[in-house]
Amino acid sequence: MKTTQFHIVTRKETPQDAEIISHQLMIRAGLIRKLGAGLYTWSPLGFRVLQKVENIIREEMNKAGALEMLMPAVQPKELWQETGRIDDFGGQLLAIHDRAERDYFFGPTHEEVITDFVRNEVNSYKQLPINFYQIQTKFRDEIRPRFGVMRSREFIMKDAYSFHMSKESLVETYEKMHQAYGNIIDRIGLEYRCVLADSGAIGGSGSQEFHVIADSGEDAIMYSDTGEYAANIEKCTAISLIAERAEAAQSLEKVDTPTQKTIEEVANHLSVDKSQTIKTLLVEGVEGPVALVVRGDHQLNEIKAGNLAAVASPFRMLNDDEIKQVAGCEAGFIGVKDLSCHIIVDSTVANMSDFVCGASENGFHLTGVNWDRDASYQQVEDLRDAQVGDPSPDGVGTLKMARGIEVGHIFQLGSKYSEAMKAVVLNEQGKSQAMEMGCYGMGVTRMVAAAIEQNHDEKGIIWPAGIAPFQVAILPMNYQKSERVRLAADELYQTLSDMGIEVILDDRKVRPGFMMSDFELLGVPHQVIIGDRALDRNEVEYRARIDMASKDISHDTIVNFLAEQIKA
RNA sequence: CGGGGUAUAGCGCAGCCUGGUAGCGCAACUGCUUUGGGAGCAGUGGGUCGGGAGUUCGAAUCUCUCUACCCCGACCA
Repeated sequence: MKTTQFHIVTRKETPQDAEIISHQLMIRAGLIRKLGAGLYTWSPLGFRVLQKVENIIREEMNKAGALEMLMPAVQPKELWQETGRIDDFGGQLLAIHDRAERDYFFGPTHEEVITDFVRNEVNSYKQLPINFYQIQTKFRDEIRPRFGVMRSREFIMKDAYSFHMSKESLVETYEKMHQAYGNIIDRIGLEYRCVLADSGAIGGSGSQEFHVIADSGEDAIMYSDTGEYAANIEKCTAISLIAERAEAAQSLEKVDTPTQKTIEEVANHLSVDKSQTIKTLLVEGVEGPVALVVRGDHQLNEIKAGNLAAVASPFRMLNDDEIKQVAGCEAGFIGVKDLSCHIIVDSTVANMSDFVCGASENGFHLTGVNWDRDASYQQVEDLRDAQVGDPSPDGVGTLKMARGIEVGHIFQLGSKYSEAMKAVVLNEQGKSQAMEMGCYGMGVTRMVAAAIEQNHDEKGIIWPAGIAPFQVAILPMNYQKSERVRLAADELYQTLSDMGIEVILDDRKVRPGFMMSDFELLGVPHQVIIGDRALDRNEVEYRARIDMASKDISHDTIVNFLAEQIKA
């Protein structure tokens, strides 16, 4: 490819509305352009990268035995009524209708469609197990799209769905997908971590996420410093930090805290550590309000809380009026003594003694509170976010934290969809049986952004070789005027092209500095600078984008040298 | 969805307060010079000032309204 026959439009200035580096660089390099909120056009240059990612995913999925297909992006509403997921997805569903006012959704995911396909196509255990996948455009009406294609509304996803006669068969395919996902991210060339995850609106029993490690990642992942354990903070088990409850040593006392509402203020005012306080949060329950209690210095984990049977879904905190009604005070003074609703305490809180809590009366707190003697609870659960320094839940090492970008998520769905949609097959005994199901998603467009988050420097993108839009850039100095340079550049271009190497020759009439800056921004891994100066010595200059170290290479051996570099 | 902000040339912005026929930088185009780190000079093209309504002799500017986009929040007890 020659630049004058391609489309390269770069910008020197960082776009104003781009916050994270991948978004900035994708705009500056001209990979994407914004059409509307959460909607992006992929330029020919960006699309080359996208296709590289797609093809790696396709190859590894095929290798793992999955079958590629294509489902419609637009789905009839009736399908979603069968599974009852319209509420789970809520506002994220883009509802559309046709001229006859029939209702549709633009597909955010395809469990319903594939299950409908399979219930009609698959009737016998002999056809199972089977694993289908597609690479397709999805739309999710995100509350707040941001960070360019990292969290856009329209995006490309690879989604796979497997069907089985047994749990064992499902686990087998799940493990295969687990392996395939690792292979894909390895081949793309990114550092990642696979972690335990909450299955959210997709549902099912077990799930794991694949996170590309990056400081800008939206997710916090917790992992053991010496062991194997790793989990999204949403899912990470937080164990009780107090092994056994100590005997009560203090007597119950009501103290003045006229303006102290937050844990910080109360702890300071009473000169106690925040870990000696508890906070009581009132949320909507299935039957009346529910109180959730965590230690003052801990964070309530809303995902864990929302998953509890007694807590309403979706998770919702009570508002000020409702709090007043239930606790008889403002939010800052809620306590557990004489609180007349279902009380669920975190496992650490259950073992606390002589603690501080609100007095359920504005302006007062209680000190020296002890369970059983002064107050009681109905249920003990893991309610809090795990913290850095907590013991790892598997008993090996302590927890550390990293930020991650979720690029993949795999689920063991079980029979949730097959039962809801009556996707059954006949087993060996001739009896009807609901299929076991797995599903496996991977964000294709997000992967490109994640790759840049992990591979860039102050000059621009540094593409991992596996997804670079071009492997080699030939940058001729004074291509227009120096015939010698032009011949050398054209010849090298032709030779590399004939070898099947993806090469771009910059034949624009631009000054050297402009050209070099452009290709540093674009991040082509191998760059060859051809100029009269070096040709005088029968040499050309080679630079690897990764470190920009420059090497003079004999003109006669440059082809072999490049072939070696690309192979390495 | 709640709060705040912005909307003027492809991009970034000024002009608006105090109404009078729209400007700067970058980018683009032409010519000359320059040619190993985002060149210089000269010239050129490009805008129904987000849409609609109103006030006025006259609206980018004042008023109303709609829309789009951005930011913050939706986690504190």
